[in-house]
Amino acid sequence: MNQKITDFAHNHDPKLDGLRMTRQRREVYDVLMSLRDHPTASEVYERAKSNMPGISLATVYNCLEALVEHGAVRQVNFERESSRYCPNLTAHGHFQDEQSGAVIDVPLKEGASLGDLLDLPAGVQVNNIEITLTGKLSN
Amino acid sequence: MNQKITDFAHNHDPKLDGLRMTRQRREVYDVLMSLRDHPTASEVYERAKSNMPGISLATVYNCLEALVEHGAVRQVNFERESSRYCPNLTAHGHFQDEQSGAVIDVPLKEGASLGDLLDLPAGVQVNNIEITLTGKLSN
DNA sequence: TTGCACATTAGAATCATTCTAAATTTAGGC
DNA sequence: GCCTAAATTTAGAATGATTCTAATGTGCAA
Repeated sequence: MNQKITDFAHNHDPKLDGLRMTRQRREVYDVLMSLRDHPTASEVYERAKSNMPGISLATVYNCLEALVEHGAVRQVNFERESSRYCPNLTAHGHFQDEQSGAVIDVPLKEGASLGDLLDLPAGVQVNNIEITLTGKLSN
Repeated sequence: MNQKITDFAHNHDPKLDGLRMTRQRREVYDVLMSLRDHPTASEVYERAKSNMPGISLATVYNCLEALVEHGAVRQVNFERESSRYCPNLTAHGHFQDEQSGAVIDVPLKEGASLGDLLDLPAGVQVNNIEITLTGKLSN
């Protein structure tokens, strides 16, 4: 039951190059790419099951970890809530509405950089940055 | 076994005004103020026990929650690790060294503001901001 | 095509945190 | 200073997201 070449070509994404591909990893990635609403692992699991009923929650966790590790996807954490996953790889932060729990991307202003804002000690090598805001959306 | 007035006067901190005071809350607050190294709840618990052997872990969690809620202390989260607690109320981010796990404050540059950096939708009311960085300290 | 290193799976285990319900304590009013 | 209502503390159980385990299955380089 291998994927057809045409399917592979259709789904090919350079962000996945070098990552060992499995049906499950592709499915999880497709879920994230198609509805970009920062789902939790359980939500990804629910959506993935509709296309691939046999997939397990443990596998969804494994796939998400592999995708994050590979840099194809980002992990977003609010307080101690379930981690959420985001396929937007551009520099941006996240805002969560306290009422609904909904999460939206917050882009950085054109030309802005965190280096202009933070007073980092010399010699620090930064590998990851998270900017998370919470508050109210409407007013 | 009430606190003496002199003790209260000595420990008085305007950041605690309006918060119902208990021996346990004062002890937890003192722990955070004296060693400002971003301890977890369990680490606070261990330190608090040396002055107050009977204090329980649940109480430490309760006290930390009350102090955060009151705005006397901040909660800092890295990925899905245990929450850490920080008595520095000035605008700043946090950097965690991937090797040691140590956390340091990262001040904002003089005059800088997140509003200059983020492209927030109109009408958003921001109640909390977290800026967390991970990487390597030495080089 | 084959081999094997790596993935998937179900279910158990982990562990930070929260909950529960009873005992205690705080702080305000007298 | 004493009393009381309301809030807090406490030990231990419960929760829930995530990780682990060990057996089975699969991608892919040669």
